[in-house]
Amino acid sequence: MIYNPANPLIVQGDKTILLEVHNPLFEEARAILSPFAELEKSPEHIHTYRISPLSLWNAAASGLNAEAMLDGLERYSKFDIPDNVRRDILDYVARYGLVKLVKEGEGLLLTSRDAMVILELWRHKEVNKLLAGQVDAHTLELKPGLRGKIKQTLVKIGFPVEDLAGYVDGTPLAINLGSQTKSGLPFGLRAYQQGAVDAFHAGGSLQGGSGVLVLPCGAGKTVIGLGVMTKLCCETLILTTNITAVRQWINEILDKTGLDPELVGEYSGEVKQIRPVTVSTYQILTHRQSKEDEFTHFQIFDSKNWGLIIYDEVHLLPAPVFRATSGLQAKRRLGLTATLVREDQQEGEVFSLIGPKKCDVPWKVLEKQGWIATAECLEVRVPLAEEFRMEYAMAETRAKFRVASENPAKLVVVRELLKRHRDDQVLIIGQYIDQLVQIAEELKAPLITGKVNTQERERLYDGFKTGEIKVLVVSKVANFAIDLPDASVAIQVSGTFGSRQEEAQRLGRILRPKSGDNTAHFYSLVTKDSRDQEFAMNRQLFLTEQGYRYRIIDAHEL
DNA sequence: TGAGAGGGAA
DNA sequence: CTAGATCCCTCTCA
Repeated sequence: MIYNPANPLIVQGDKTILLEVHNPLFEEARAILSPFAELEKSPEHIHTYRISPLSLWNAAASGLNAEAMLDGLERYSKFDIPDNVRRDILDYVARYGLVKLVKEGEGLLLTSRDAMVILELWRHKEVNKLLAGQVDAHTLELKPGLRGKIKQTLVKIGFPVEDLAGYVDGTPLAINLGSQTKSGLPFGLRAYQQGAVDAFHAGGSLQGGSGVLVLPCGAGKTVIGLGVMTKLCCETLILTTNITAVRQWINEILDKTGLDPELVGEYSGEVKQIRPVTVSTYQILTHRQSKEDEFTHFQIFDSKNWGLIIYDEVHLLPAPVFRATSGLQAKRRLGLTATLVREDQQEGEVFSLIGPKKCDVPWKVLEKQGWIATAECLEVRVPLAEEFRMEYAMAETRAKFRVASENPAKLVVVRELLKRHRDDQVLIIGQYIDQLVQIAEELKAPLITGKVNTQERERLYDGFKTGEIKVLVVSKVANFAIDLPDASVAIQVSGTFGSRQEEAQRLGRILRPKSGDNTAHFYSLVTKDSRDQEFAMNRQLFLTEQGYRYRIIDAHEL
């Protein structure tokens, strides 16, 4: 039995992994662990990671092998790795690609080198329904039109199939990335952007062609999308979450490729153009007259011979679009996201229908290269004012969160922080309108909520950009508005229950590189010893996994 | 023809 | 898990 007390990891038989935060080897071990395990809990001293089938398959798909994972664990582990964990890692990783989907003539075949697996699939009730027959000991024939369905079903029962059935090329379209933008600025893909484009195509025409690229906020996901388009040179459909994003994609396309504006269209509630490159929203796709009706706009998928479909913010993809995508497995598909959400059915769906994760650029890597600012994260614990103690104690569990979130004592802390950052551009971000109205009034700062119209928003954004406005209070609009100007300081006064994505996005707001010491400040104000505090921990999980450390201090220490 | 309000949806 | 924001459609008014 091995015992290396200096090492930071303990691998447990239940597939959780404990990591000592204060160990000198913490950073190294974290970097080894995070590509194939996910952070489950992150209290101050010991972080808990978990290995799941999907986390292993995604890691395997992005090129990591089981030996490398086990080597990493052994190198940093205090004790031997339990046999069952070792076996599980080997077994699960080996399952990726154990079953392959290939094309033969017009038909699709499932093949495996392991005849037992083929037998198991043939006998499996749900899988069998999708099969036309058994060809030989290593091959099953699929019924037509079920390429998406079979992949979904197989992931659910633990066989993440490798899809080598190939793609249609779509109608060709000449797309080039110029060496400068329309406005004359020099332009080229950064090394990691080129790396992401290459990762998507890796393996050639069969293996490359579908999958998800995970990159931090501000890494230039649009540009990577353009890089993939340039390589494939075909008519492309781009799906995004909102109209602002639609317009931004169109602007970027026109700015950086040689495409004629006549060839680029918007398909939204306002404008219905279908052109060789079409940018649309998820929402118009999922729109229907009534619940019983068909989806009104699904014809967009068939209205052109698309060679590539890009799914922006793929973690937000709605269920009906999955269903449509299930039928589009012969099209190349690119998913883009900053935070691939884990451990719900949806991630399995993304995996099987869009494709496995092809690359994952850690936030800290971009920070080291200077593409994003260094962030100082501070969680400030604010005591609940005496007069609200009773209200909190009496409130139901659900209401408790709101009482704690809206703690008026947070305002005092905000004032203190503003004093510290009087020369900086500061965003104050919160979730409850009442609270934000109050803060904005007290600070005599402008407030942007969903009710504020576009013109007024633009006016305020402009004022903030020029520095006329130093402090801007924003509601959840900040989660969606990609045109929000960048700041160097963000103060979060309240946030959605445990939303890891939201926290990441809010931090992303202030990560554009800064002049000077290139440091941004993120403050999360949390009511001490309350539900607010519990949820804050949850919200921080993703960023902690990315290597961000929140310093925790009490309000009076400021 | 276009802007703006209101309702429904996920 | 609520509260909040968004988008799309339809209707009305000029």
